[in-house]
Amino acid sequence: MNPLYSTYPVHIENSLTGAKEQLVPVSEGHIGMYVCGPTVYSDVHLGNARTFTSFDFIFRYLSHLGYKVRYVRNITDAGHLENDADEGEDKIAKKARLEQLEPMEIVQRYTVDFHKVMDRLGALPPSIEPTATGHIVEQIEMTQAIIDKGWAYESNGSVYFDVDAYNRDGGDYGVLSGRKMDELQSGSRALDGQEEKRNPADFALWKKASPAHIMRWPSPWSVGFPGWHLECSAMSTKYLGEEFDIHGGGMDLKFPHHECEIAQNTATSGKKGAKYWLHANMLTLNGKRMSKSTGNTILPGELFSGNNPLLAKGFRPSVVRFFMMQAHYSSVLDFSNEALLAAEKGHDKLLAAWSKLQGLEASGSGDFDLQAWIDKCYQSLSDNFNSPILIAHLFEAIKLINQNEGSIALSASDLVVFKEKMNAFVFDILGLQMEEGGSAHSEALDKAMDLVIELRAKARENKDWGTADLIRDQLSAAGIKLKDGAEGTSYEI
RNA sequence: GGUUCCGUGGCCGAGUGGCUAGGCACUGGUCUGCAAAACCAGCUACAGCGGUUCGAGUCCGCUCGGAACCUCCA
Repeated sequence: MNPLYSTYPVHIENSLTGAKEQLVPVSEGHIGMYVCGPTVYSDVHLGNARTFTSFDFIFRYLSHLGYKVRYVRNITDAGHLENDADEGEDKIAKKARLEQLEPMEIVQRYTVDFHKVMDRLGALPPSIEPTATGHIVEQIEMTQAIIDKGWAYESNGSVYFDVDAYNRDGGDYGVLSGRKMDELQSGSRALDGQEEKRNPADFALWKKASPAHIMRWPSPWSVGFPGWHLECSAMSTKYLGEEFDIHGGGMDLKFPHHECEIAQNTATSGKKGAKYWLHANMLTLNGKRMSKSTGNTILPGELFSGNNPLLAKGFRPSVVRFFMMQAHYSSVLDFSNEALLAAEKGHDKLLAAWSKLQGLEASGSGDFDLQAWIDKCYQSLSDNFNSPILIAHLFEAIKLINQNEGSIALSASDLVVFKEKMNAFVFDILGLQMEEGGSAHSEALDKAMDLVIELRAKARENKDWGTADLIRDQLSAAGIKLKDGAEGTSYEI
């Protein structure tokens, strides 16, 4: 049997070319994907979570298609400098100083937090999650290699990438972001430390540590620390090779981070790293991007608990994920309480239908064209990972599920396939989850509920509406919804 | 100022020139003791102004409004 990826070839919008292209892996049947991970110096906010959720969805889909995916997502644990000056402070080091902790305690705390949040959001762990501090040697080697090519220079113990020299020799710094060198220079600010650079557009590969800088390593040039952009080049090369398939990250990393990565990769190997560059768009709050530095943020924990003035109530992680999946990864998504409430209803409707489906019997064939529906679902996903379109198709299927009580207008063999595909789309690919902590109703609860439902049915028979409504209302207050159907009453938590 | 992008019905949000995206909300109906759920039906938009085309939400130009990036940030 052909793998699914050959039946439904994937097309992706490549930021590098600005075009939608068919995904043709470097190595048939395998995908190498690198995603720029978080800098672990504070709680991951919802905007961060959106990016990683988007790429988790892409990872899940590619895996589902039958690709063997190696998904590398780094942890940046050598904080970037807060500004370009020599006195600039490393974010992690700063936090460590403020909280009187070791930098690695900061890193550990927020790495754990990040993993917890992503786990609750249903994100699978990446195949490899390398850290910047674990790859100092590789970064030093890469820096040396670029110096050897003549596209980097040492200045006062620091090493800078020489953008002019690189471009003079045929480099194309600016390909990704469409920036022109003269514009970059004119727009650049005058900063302390700039005098070390030959050109304001040059960026650091290695920085000499100031006496106050805690995180430091020896190198051929100085005791210092690697530059802002080098870790991703070094680690993606190490684990995925000089040329791999997909490189992802947030839109805000496009320039300068990814631009610099491409330059570093090209300078080292002659290759740009990834063939396809994907950028997940921002999650905005009140029309502005979420940002740690401006404080315009909502933390995932607050969203789950409802403990934030902007929220009327808490939302389950799976609802939050559904909310994100209803928008395309490449579009800006604006966060609001109302949008979450709407998503919650849709999410619950979808999962309720899935639950109902489990108990349905095939009642022969109807006019639902199952294969056509399956094709549409895959085609939407293979068309640049269009989750909103997939969800639209899923709601068509919900109508089919809810059309009848107890049975569904599909043949027995189609029903098996339909269940399998619904399962794949809803859980394996979109990554939604049934209630946290014991999804299935326990047998004991089922029996107890059967009893309660029977008692209420008796009361209703006797037209004892007071008792019947008391049962319904009390259960509802306890979070259990009764649904009276033509063929009896069912319940939902 | 430069680069990139967006502006879709009450709200969210897809739409890669040619038939109804979808969700939420709302209205009417079916069902129900009442309700909820579900189903059926209705609500049919593309910021404005020009242009290209047999035909434009979709292409081009201008205007207005908004966002991201140009400085660490997903």
